[in-house]
Amino acid sequence: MTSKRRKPTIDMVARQSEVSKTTISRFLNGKYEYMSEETRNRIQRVVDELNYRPNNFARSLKSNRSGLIGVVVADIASPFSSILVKGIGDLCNERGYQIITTNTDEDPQKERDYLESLVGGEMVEGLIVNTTGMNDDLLSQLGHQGIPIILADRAMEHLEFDTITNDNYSMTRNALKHVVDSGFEHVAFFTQQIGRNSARRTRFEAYLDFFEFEPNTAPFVYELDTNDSQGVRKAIEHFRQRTNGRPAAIFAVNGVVSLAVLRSIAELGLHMPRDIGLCGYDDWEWATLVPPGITSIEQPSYEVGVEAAKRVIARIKGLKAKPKLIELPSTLRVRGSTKLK
Amino acid sequence: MTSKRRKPTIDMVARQSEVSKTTISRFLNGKYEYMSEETRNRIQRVVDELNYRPNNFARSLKSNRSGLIGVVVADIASPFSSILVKGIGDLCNERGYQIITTNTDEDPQKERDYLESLVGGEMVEGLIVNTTGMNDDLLSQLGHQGIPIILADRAMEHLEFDTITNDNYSMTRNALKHVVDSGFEHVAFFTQQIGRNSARRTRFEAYLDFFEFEPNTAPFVYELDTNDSQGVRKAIEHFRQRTNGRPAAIFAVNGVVSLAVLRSIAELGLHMPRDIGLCGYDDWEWATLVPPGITSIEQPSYEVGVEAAKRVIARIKGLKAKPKLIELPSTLRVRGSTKLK
DNA sequence: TTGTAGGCGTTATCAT
DNA sequence: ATGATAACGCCTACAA
Repeated sequence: MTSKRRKPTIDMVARQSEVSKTTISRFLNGKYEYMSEETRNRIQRVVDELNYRPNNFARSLKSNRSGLIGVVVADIASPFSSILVKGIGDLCNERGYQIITTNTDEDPQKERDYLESLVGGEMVEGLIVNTTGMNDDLLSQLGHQGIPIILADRAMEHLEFDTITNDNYSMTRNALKHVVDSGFEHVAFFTQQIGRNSARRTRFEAYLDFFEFEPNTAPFVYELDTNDSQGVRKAIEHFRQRTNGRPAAIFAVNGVVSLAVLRSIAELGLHMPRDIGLCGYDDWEWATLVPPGITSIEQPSYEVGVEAAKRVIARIKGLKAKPKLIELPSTLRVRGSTKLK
Repeated sequence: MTSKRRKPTIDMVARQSEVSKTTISRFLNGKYEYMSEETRNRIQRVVDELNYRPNNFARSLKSNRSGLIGVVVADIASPFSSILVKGIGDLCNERGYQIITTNTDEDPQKERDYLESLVGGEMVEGLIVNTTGMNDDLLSQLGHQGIPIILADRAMEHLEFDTITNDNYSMTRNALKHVVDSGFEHVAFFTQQIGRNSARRTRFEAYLDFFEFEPNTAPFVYELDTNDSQGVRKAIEHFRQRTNGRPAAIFAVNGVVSLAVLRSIAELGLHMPRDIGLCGYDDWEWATLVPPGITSIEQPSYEVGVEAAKRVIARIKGLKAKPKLIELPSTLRVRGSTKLK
């Protein structure tokens, strides 16, 4: 099996075709105007015969272009990220780039390691990062070294790179308005640790602003560990007690939280929307199947990926422009969980 | 911004440290026994100062090792694949490899293109493929060229490469046994086009064998287009008519089909398990939330990824062994949709 | 302990 | 229309 014949090189092709490697190189790069019809055919034949493919590393070494784009996501297993990656991949491939995907698991240290290893050795020509938010300095530094960087979904503290997100602020307000208009008198904000995650921060701000709460005196903010189901249940019960039978709804900051809340609601045997309303980020294919249907916000993750990829390629090709924030519109899907009647 | 200073090379480091590139190279590869404490420190200082990183392409060119593993999946956006990729990524990174992920969208042509472009230019050292099943020849050929290939989840017609899947055959039988034991008298097999997809084929075989049906006379096999919701509804109604009020259940070949069936069941206003039972592949985090809970089979996708990665790295490192089929155990999660009481 | 020189496979410059 | 040759940045005999 596995024939150990070394891969053919441009030299072998040259020898077999009885021309110099220069000519082969020209052939490979489509510069046919520099050779006779006959030579061209002969080379073609030899190339096919040997099944020759130019070595990318030699090419990259020479040209300083790898055709590789680095993608750093926080959690590839989440629907949001995997669709994001799909969008990135589709566009990149269309444009002749391949992507190297790395997964940080929301761990800033891993993020640092990947960033450094990706750009370190000239490996990638550009970077699309869904950052933990804890490495602004490093990103900044890499940016200064000249590598194009695009932020996907999550922004940095300062707008230093092109950033593709969705309309977190306005859509959160829209959703809250919808909930209030539906008759809910109290709305809690359920979130994972906010930290430096820009999406969560923005949504939280929108929540505070909408209800005109002061940052630290907002009554119904629950920052929880979604793996601690008991904690989630307690939070829900606490919220319900405090609202004292008045119509109350939960706004979930993202899909992970929504799911945890849903699970706890089921465990507590509560009825939506009568006992508790629910609305929040991340729409799923099954959102209609869980009674009474879950009102949720659908993010344009595929499009975010596509835009990010377009932008990074534009930068690679030399686009000079001030860093820009691009907000793609998301969609509110109203379903039973917020229909109070 | 973007300082255009060229990246430092080993030469510059050598000059600044006032030693030869050889010594620098030794330093970079940790061969400290060949230099004095002092030289070593001096070099370290210069490296830090220049923020020097060796160029991977030059290294790869020289060593013929890229540290890259190609991953070809059929649908990165599906939970199954994204978790698979996560498993692959985690293991590869632990072992110092990066992965290039490509997404075929179940398109054999794209699959061919990616395979060729990945191995073509020496780009990757090994390949993990979740194949459409339509490119056995090409895979075979690439294998003969000497590149390690591992198949993840889906096998080829002949066992030519290490293949990591799960126990499709036995688990399908288990699940069917469970359904029958629960009192369902008829079980239909709902599937997407089977084609050359080995997972689907195996599950189908298990179904036929279990009920001792002849391939073409099995009464309740529905091969459908899951995007055609009307088609799915019709299939369900057809099945129910034919079973004439006797307890009947659907076995769904994968998560996409399960979801389509669930949606149709809801649209038809059927009650599970009374009007129809459901059981099938792919367990989700939300399977308990859709009443009465969906009985399903949880595949070890993360582990499949990890095993595939281990294996491909072992092959890269020179492991010679007959191709092996590794079946990882999956788990049947029994819930309300098959509890006839 | 350190250095010299040649080569990995391509491409680009300058000849012919 | 075609070739010789020198890079690209790194590694590794072989020397010293």
